[in-house]
Amino acid sequence: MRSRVWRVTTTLDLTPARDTDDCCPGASCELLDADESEALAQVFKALGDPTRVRLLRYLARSHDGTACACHLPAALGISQPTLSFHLGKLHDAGLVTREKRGRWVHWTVLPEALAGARALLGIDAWCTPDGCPPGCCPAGCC
Amino acid sequence: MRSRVWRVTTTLDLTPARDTDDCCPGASCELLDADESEALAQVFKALGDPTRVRLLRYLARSHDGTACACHLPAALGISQPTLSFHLGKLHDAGLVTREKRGRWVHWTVLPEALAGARALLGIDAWCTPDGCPPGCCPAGCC
DNA sequence: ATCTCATATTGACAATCGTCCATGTATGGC
DNA sequence: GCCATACATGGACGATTGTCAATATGAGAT
Repeated sequence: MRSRVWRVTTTLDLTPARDTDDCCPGASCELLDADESEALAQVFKALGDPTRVRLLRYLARSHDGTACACHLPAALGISQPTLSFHLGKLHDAGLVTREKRGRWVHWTVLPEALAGARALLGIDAWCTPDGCPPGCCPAGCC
Repeated sequence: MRSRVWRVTTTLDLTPARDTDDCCPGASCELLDADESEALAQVFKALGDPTRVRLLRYLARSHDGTACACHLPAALGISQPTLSFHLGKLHDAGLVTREKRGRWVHWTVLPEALAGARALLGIDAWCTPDGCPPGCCPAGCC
């Protein structure tokens, strides 16, 4: 998770699933590229823990998106190494930056790192039971 | 992850971290409630795997947000039990519904289950190094 | 130089995850 | 009825995760 290979996609391979089966004659929906889905999953994995959700939201509400972590172990009810572990995870995922100021470390959100996640969750482009955007995949199957 | 206890928050407890320390005199940023952050983390955890990212996006691009899974093991290069495992995870997180039609199961996205995640990631309300929305927390610390 | 304090790292451990094979279950077709 | 098929479940197993205690690192303060 450092490489960013956006925009690459592959189509669902529908070469004869079973020779005599006419299931899904029209379906040809795109499947997200493996690299891109891996990168997105890394971001979501970083958010997949309640402590880290709280940390990110805390930073996202702190002035300039920056705060020190000094009071957080007590506030969150976790040990200092555990806090360090979680901030490290956010950092590894590219969601925050570290900056040492004197004796303390200040953490800052990097909102642009969430662009991919936000795009995936962007409901405007979704097909839903209530309707589909133009150009969506045909209902082809079974 | 079935209980939805939104909107509850708690404030950072700044009762004397250390008696004689005047660190963070003005800081009083909100920390997301434990229940709500747990619920959000469950959703993100469900998305924290490349296969599940691909599955959700596949459904989100299929007509009416619905598709059968019949061709997916081959297309994704995974076994049928593994696919079942991942779809089960998405289902447990409330992101998709199962509907048995004849011999096949059809899966449908539930976009409203992502409302919380979308709200957290909604950059408009974020403090960033480039600026803060009105009413953000004071820079108080260290 | 030494001490203090904020943070990172290491090591240990239980718990969960992702994967598959083998088997169970239910549905439709004959 | 019986068989084939789509999917779920149970068991196994290695890999990863989240946690803490103990320790290391590194920067101000004295």
